[in-house]
Amino acid sequence: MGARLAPAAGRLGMLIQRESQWACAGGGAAGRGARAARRGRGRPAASRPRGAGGGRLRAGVGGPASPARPGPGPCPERPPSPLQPRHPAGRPWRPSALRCPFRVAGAPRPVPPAGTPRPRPCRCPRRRRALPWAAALRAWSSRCLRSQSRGRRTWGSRGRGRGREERRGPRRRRRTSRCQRRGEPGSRAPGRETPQENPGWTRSWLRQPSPVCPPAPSFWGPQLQPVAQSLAWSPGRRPWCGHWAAAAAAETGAGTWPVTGPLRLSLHPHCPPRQPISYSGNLPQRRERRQAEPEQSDGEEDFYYTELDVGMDVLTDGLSSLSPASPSASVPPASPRLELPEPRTLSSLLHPLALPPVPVLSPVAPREARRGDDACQGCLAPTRPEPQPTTVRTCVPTPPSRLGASPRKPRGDAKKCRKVYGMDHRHLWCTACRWKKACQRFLD
DNA sequence: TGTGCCGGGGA
DNA sequence: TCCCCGGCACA
Repeated sequence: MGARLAPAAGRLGMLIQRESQWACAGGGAAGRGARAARRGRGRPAASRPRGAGGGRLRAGVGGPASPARPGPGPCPERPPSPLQPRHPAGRPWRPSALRCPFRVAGAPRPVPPAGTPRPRPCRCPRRRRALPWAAALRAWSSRCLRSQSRGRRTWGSRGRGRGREERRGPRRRRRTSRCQRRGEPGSRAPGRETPQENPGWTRSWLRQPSPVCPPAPSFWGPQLQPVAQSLAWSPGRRPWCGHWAAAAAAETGAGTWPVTGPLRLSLHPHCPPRQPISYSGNLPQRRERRQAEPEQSDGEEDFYYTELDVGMDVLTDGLSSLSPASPSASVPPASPRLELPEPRTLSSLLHPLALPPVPVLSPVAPREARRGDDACQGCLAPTRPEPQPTTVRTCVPTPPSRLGASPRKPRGDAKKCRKVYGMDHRHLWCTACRWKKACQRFLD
């Protein structure tokens, strides 16, 4: 299984790397092309403007090797990952062609000097957590590229196309070494001592696995399973990820956080990529500060948990007060869905919650009030009952069946600006209605 | 036939 | 980005 996965993973890493290079070169034109293709009625390809790098042949692909493109050569040594096949027992470890997708078959392999200790793979869950397997492959491919081309200096390479993975290179590498230094299970560097071997370690709760963690889902790779096991939450706390949460849950006996995807928590603003956990620092103070500070809602928190401040009876009362013919029924109420959002895909995570904002008609309309002809829109519109803002903050995932079924939205029952104001008062329409777009005032 | 709005295009 | 409009789907 692993032996079959490794070549595919290598090729995938190469594809990801190339794609990211191209995206940096001609992302704008490519995006326009993709949007046009999505519409299905775009201009013919011959008439589309050819952006910088979007349509032309990429330099370095098929042509002479450019300086930025790595040529064939020895790949730097890299510890084998559990995704890749292990070498036969008894043979000295040497870098394999499978480990570097840019290594040309037939090129001489770099032979480490005899007696070189084989580096142990770092299975630190903190390192693996921030990287799902595809991103890990990409990061590793870019690492392989950089270190192959120019060595360590290339971490700080300039360029507009530098991605986040590239910018975080040194930090991540440092974290790796920290993991090895700390002596976590599986990430222990040879010769390092374990906490059991050294009783001078005081923060043992950081390194112990959480006793309340559920078994990891089976579809997670062997590297990501410790990640799932380290996710925990407790009521009233932020479900920040990693060992903090696991340790906090272990201390408070709290429940487990339902894991829906590896990226979900790694994108949290308080995750280690932005706020590296330093086990030797003042972690208890940090935790206390987190407990002390109120649950400030910065918007991003909504993606991680649902906060309910009202009971179901209040909700049902509010819903029953809406008559079926009431125009306010056109405004989608914040449906009290208690279940967590569905497992997110990578693309949905990169574009979180692309839902249109629920329009709340207020006398201070954001933009319409500034316009002279629309100055009284906010005065006329409140003749309709305004949707009462509730404290229910939910994630309302779009039903996938509606997305894939028809490209056109089914027409809602709500009256639009045209019907409400008529053609005579077209200046009272919302902007979208005037432009023959989807009405932004009376949403379905 | 009226309406909603998608997609394209010009400024 | 703003603005307009052709044209399609739907009630």
